[in-house]
Amino acid sequence: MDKERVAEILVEIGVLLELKGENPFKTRAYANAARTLETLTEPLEKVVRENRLGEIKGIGEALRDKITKLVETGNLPYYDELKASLPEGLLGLMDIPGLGPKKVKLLYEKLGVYSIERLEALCRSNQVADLTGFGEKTQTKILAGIEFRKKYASQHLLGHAHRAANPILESLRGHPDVIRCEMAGSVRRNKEIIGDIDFLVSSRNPSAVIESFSTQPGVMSVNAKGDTKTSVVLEGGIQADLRVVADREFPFALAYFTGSKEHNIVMRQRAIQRGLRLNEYGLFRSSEETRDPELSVSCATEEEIFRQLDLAFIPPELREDQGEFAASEHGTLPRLLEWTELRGSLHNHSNWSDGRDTLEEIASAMIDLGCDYWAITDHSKSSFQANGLQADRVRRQIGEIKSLNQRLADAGNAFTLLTGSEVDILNGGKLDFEDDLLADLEVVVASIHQGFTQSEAELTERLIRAAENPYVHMLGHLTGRLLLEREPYKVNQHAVIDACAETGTWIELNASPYRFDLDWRLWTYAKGKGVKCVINCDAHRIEHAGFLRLGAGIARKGWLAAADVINTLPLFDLRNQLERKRARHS
DNA sequence: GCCGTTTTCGGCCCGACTGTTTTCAGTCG
Repeated sequence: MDKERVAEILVEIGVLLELKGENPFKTRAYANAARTLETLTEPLEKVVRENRLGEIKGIGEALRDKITKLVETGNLPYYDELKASLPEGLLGLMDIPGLGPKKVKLLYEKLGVYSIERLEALCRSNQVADLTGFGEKTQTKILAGIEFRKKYASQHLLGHAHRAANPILESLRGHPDVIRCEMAGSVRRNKEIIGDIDFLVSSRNPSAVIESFSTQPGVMSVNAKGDTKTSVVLEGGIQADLRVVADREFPFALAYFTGSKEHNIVMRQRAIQRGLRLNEYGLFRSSEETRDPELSVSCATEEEIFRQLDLAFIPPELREDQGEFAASEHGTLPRLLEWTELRGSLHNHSNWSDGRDTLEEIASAMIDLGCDYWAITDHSKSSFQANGLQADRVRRQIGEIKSLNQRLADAGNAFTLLTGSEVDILNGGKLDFEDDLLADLEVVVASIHQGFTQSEAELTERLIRAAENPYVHMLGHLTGRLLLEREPYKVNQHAVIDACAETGTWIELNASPYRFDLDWRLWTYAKGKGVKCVINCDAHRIEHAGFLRLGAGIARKGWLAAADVINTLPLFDLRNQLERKRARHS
C-alpha cells in the first residue's frame, strides 16, 4: 500500500475516533502521523523495511505497528473493525459547517442520522431543533450548510483565490481606517489548494472596517459578524474571513493567522520553553492568561517575533512544521527564489497547436513583460486532439521563429523566442519524434498525454525512458494531475527523480494553477539529488505568463532557491545548459 | 497515541464566535 493511502486511512481513523468520543490528543496523533507520512522525503516501503519508522517524531509503538501492517499486508483489522462499528455516512456529516464530532454523534445516537439526505429530511420536518444542544438556528444553519455543499466546493485553486481576494485587498488598503492589511492563512503560505481566504487588518476602528469588508462588491452572504472578526462568502463560493486587531498586535496576529496550525503549535511551545506565552495578541511575559500590552514583548514585525524565539525569519511558505525550525536554528534556511528572478518560460504553446496566440503576438507580449526568452513548445503529432505538429510543420516553425528573432533583433530587442517541442511520450517510452528532429530543437519537453490508466510500473518506465533520451531536456507535468479535477496518474515519482538525477534531466514545475506539478512536497528530494527545476507556464494564451509568479510561489514552498531553477539563467548560460546533456552523449 | 534538561505519568496551543444555555460546550481556525 502506498503512503498516500496509508495517510488517508490514518486521517480516517482519527476522525472515527473523534466520533467515538476519544481523547482529542489521541485523535490528533493520527492526523499528525498522516501529515508526517505525506511529506516523507523517501519511499515509505523503504523506511518500513529498514525498521526506521519508530525513529520518526510523532510515530510511537502503536502507530509504527499499524503503519507497518498497512504497508506490508495492505489492510489493518483495527481500522476495519472501527469502520464497521459506525455507519459510513457519518464521516460525510462532519463536512457540514457547524457540525463536529460531538453533534454528529448526538444526531446519530438520538435520531439515527447517518447520511446527509436523512439529516436534511429531519431538519425539514423540524426534528433536529428539539434535540438538546440544538435549536432553531442550528437547524437552519445545517440546512444552509447542506444547500451550500450542493452548490459549491469547499476547496479552491490558489489562482482563483488570488483573483477573488486581490480587489478586496486593494479596497481594504485604501480604507481610511486601515493601518496595515495583509492576506494570511493558506493563501499567504502558497498552498496549491485553499479552503478559505484570511484577511488581517490593523485599525483603531474595527467596526468600520468590518462593515466595509462585509459590503464589498464580491460578497454574496455574511456568515458571522462580531466585534473583531467576520466571515463572508464570496462569489464562486469561497469563504473569506477578516480579523481586525490593534496595530501593535498586527505582527503577532499575522504570524498566528498565517499558520500553519502545526507551525503555530511549535512556536507556542518555544514560547513556553522560554517562560513566555504566545497568542495572536502578543508574546507575554506571563504564564497567566492576559492581553495586557504592558506584559507583551514589543515586536514591530514578524522577524522580531522569530528573533525573540531564537529563530531566523521563516518565510510563510515554509511554515508547515516540515523542518523549518531546525533549518532556522542552524542558519540553513535557503534564500528562496523571487519570482522576479525568472527570465522566461520554457514550455509554452502557440496557435500552431492548441494555443490561442501567434508567434508575433507572443513575442511582443513577452517583450513588454520584460522576459529575456520564451520557448515555443507546441504539441507533437500524436496529440491530435491538441492539433499537434507533424515533423514538417515543426521544421517550418523553426524557420519562422528564426526569421522572427532576426526581425526582433534588427528592431533592437534583447529578446529571443526559442524553438522547441512538447513531445509526447508514447506507450513503451518511445518519443513521438525521431532524435534527428529533436536534435534541431533548442528546447525539448517530454510529457505524457495518453495511456493514463496504465500501471504505475508502466508509466514510471515510460518517464524513465524519456529521461534517458539525450535530446530531452526536461519532463513536463510529471503526474498529469489537474487539481480538484483529475487524479494524478500512478507514477513512482522518486524513481523518476532518481533517473533524472542520473541522466542530467530537469523536471518541470508546471505553473498552471491546475497543475503545480511536480508537487512542492517532492522538491526537497529532487534538490537533494541535484535535479534542477524549470518553472514553466505551459501558456496557451498570453495572460498565462502570469503563472510564473504563482509557480515561483510553489517553488518557494518547495524550498527552492534561484540556483535550483534553470530559467533564472540569462540566455547565454541557459543555452550552455541546454547543450550539456546532449554533449554528454555525443 | 506521543513524549520527556521538570516527567515513564500526566501533560499535550489558544482564543473568537455562536447558540443554547443561565455559565458553557461545541466548532472553527
